[in-house]
Amino acid sequence: MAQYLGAKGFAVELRPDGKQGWDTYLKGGFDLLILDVMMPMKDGFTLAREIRQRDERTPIIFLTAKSMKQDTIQGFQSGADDYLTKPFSMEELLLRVSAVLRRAKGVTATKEEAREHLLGRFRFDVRKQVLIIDEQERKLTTKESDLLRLLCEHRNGLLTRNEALQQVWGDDNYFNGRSMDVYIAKLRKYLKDDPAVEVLNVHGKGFRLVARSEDE
Amino acid sequence: MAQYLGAKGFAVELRPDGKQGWDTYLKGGFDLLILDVMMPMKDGFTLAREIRQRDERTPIIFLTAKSMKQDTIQGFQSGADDYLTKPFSMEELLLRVSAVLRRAKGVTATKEEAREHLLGRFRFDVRKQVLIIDEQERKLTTKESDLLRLLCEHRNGLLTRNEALQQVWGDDNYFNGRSMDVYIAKLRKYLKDDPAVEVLNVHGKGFRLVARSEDE
DNA sequence: AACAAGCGTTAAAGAACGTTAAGTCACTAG
DNA sequence: CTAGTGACTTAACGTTCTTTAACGCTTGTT
Repeated sequence: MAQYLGAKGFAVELRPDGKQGWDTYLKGGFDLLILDVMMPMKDGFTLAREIRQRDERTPIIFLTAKSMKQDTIQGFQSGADDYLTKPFSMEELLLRVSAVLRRAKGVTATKEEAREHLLGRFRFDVRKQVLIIDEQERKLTTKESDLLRLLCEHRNGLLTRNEALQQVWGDDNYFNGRSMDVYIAKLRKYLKDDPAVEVLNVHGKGFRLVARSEDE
Repeated sequence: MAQYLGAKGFAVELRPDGKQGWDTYLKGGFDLLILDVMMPMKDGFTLAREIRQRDERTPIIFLTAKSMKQDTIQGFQSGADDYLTKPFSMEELLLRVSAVLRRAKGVTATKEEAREHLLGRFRFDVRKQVLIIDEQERKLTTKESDLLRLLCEHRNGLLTRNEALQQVWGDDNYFNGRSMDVYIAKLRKYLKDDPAVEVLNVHGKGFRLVARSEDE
């Protein structure tokens, strides 16, 4: 499945059990989750319920061998968006994945402008300018929030010093550059509650926000 | 076997026992390992386990005369990707080799850009910019890492002075050239923990990264 | 052999970044 | 009207990364 979806142009991460799946989910940045119901360490339903506690949006598709109605209902109650009963064809998989993604995209685009970023154990609400971890909310200032948003939008990639200064400060002179460094330090202080999330510097270029899964 | 695979276009290195196999493996740069289970000095299972301790990726195929289930299981537990029971035809060998390589390539290509180079006793993680030897991690700067990556990509071949300067510095003027020489010196200092790994100069042309096995 | 160019290496200088603290400004409560 | 508060900037100092300088050695050429 991973290979097939990869060949179809999706960026896929495959994990062998529910526990590792959760760890990898925590690093954030996923558009869709496909969970097997029968998994070692932690079953798919339990995992889905845990995910839905901190994240209502990311779509989930279940893979299930049991075709019994009871289980299906239980699955959708834990917040699934679709499910596939084994055995299924790759074409069917692709169809459902595409459908769910199309639906999800539509929802986030129209429902509200409410962009929200999942970053390790953090949840960053762009509109409300708050950073949440473990039920604990931290209000961000406008500049803190704008800078963090830009970092999130360039997650794993490079946020150019110049781009950040233009977007947030409107001018990239020396002093604004130093000011930004101060804000980077602030964000690092906030984000250090989850060691898996880091803001890295690329000397002479800019900054990189990365979130690695726990086991890396 | 070595001759056959060589004729089929593979670059093969053949070693007479497990100990020499390990030494040669250490010089790095292999896409696939084929291990005989019954070998003098060090058997295939033991060797595979030692290899898997420092390298999860490189595929391993076992050759075994014993067709007993017990041994097969033990083999896969030490991290084998496939196995061949003697006697077997050359066609069958080629089939399995091709299959394993295709699979491995797929994984490394889709999983993430996470390139990693094995260099003698070193492990060089390109994405994380770290050079690891004996559980000891050394963080590299961007320039150090970029230069070492280029050297790895031209392993045993020639990395042109000009290409390196264009790729890492973006301009090949005199001073950048001198700067690169300083970085070559730094890399040599880091790499001297394993005398089998060397950065050689080709006068007037560029540099060559080589890793020879211990006994060469 | 003599010379120039290329390279090896170390040290110093310079630029970029990390962090803390003090300073400025606007806004608000009393 | 003034003291206080919060957001942002500037200053200051330390650290890290990169470049430049300097000097000696090696290689290739005449």
